[in-house]
Amino acid sequence: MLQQGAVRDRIVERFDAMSPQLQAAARYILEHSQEVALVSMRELARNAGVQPATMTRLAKFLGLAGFEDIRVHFSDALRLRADGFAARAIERDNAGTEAGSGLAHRMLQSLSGQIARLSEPESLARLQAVADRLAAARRVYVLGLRSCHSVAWHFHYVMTLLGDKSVHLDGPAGTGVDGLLRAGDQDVLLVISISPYALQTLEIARLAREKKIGIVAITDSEVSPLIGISEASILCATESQTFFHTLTPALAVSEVLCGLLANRDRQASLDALQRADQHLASLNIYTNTIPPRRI
Amino acid sequence: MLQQGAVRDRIVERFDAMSPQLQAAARYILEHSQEVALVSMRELARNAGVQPATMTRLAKFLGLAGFEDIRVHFSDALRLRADGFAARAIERDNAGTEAGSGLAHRMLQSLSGQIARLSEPESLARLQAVADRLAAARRVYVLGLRSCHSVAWHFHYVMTLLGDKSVHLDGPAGTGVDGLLRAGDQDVLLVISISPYALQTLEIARLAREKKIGIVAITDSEVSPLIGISEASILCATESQTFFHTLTPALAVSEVLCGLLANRDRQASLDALQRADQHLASLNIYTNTIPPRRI
DNA sequence: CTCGATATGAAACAAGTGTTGCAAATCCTG
DNA sequence: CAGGATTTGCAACACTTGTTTCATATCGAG
Repeated sequence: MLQQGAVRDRIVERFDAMSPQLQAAARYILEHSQEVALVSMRELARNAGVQPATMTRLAKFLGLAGFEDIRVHFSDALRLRADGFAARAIERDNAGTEAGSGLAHRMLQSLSGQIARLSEPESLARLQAVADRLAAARRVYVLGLRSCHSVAWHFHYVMTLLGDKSVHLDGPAGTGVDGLLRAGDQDVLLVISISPYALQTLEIARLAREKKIGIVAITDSEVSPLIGISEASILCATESQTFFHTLTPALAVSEVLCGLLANRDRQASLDALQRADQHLASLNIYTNTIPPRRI
Repeated sequence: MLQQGAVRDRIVERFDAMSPQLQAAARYILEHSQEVALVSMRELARNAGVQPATMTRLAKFLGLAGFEDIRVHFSDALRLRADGFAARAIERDNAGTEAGSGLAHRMLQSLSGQIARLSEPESLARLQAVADRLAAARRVYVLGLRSCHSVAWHFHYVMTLLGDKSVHLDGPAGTGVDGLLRAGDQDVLLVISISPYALQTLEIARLAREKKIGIVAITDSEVSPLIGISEASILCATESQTFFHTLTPALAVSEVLCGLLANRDRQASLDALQRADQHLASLNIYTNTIPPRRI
């Protein structure tokens, strides 16, 4: 196994000074690290052929308060490996410091981890599937209300620079939905919604489904109400150490989708962007010191 | 997380038929699978905001004898995952080296790194400075046009849930700027702009400065035109492997600011959120539970 | 050997575990 | 809006947990 941190090292280091029973316990722990976190101490002792008390004695011998300290250590290591990332461990490190001042650090570390986890194979496959569906569509309608407006709008904004496929279902005086009037089965609706799910979003999505419009979703859970009605979907984390949910991973997903779509026909994308640049330049939208952008 | 086997599927499958409390428990388990094996049921229930009995009831609802059955299942899954960790790490590295289809992977890794880099001490200090300035303000005006609209709006949206300090300088027919009419030197303008910088944003910011309104900025560079006119600022990366700039780090910054502000008076924030919840509930904005499918 | 110290096993302990039964609250439905 | 069925919170339950205590066993030095 990989390094499990300080406790493991300490066991190895002090192994020679242990009594036979302590060594038996220590050896079992070293060779079955995961079990430490997954079964009770008594069962661990039984499997190691050792008295329960020996496990406690081992902990004290290592300078710890009790066996619980050992378990915490191995739990964290296991969580870390299962996550494939260090977000939680960092969180714990800072837990000792002031609750307030470390918040920013904890939030950023956690966000970084949540986005990194999106690059696991399954997520990538789902991203690709959604991108494929969007690429095949004649027109893409984008729906995201309340907190998800930011993501919906950003996706729509970028897509607008790339062409005229995108229609944003939002607008003053609640007229946004009218966009679906002329939508049909060659079109796709991209729905973005996280818990708590806005009722209106679901209603519009169901309406779209009845009209045979394809539906893809960015949402937060396998049990999101959107899962049942979409052909493809991407799940992203929304948990945060604050009182509200985070939309940063969802925005990242949105940007990746834009990237995948633009990447399908790089030349066409470049041309479209150049035309957009000219348009905006002639309207004097931006400060003239425009740094050229290309890849 | 990835496939955890039968129990997980069964939870998803029967989710719609569950009572609200069961759903809450189920949702927490789905989103924190590892914890099931690593902490006691009572603690799990506490973290899920649910009665201990609800966990037992969930198990029975799924046709299992008791919660212990659930735990066994997730323990096994976790053991398996931890074992396969090394293999997955290799797989992940390989995925990164692929050129074409690896775009999504590269983008996500890069975003993750850009956000992690925001947690360096200097960035944290700047975040804190901006948060302090915002907290001291009587009113916070939020300005972000074009691509930055998403970030501006999201910040404003969250702040609206926390109180009425925030005013979004945007609106139909270009009337958004009118909000600055009554702004004064006790107020602060939060400007968000990245290259290329929208001319209108700079004009409004300069106007605000003439009116002695405090200015803080989220922008992308030390040489951004916003740096010269703001009292405090936060820099975030915008580089991306696509044709466009990324706003994900900027959104992360915005969320951290919201978190820091809400954290200053946690009780007041909680009260405000609760009031917002009640308001939205009475308007029936959200699905309170997943409605059982009619017909 | 014998003595002192250390190591081990077994039993007792409080604390916390998962579960259950019951009453209050909530929700439908007629 | 009453009545019946669900759903929910609460408290008690028997049981297991990790720890501690103490008596016994083991060892090494004289």
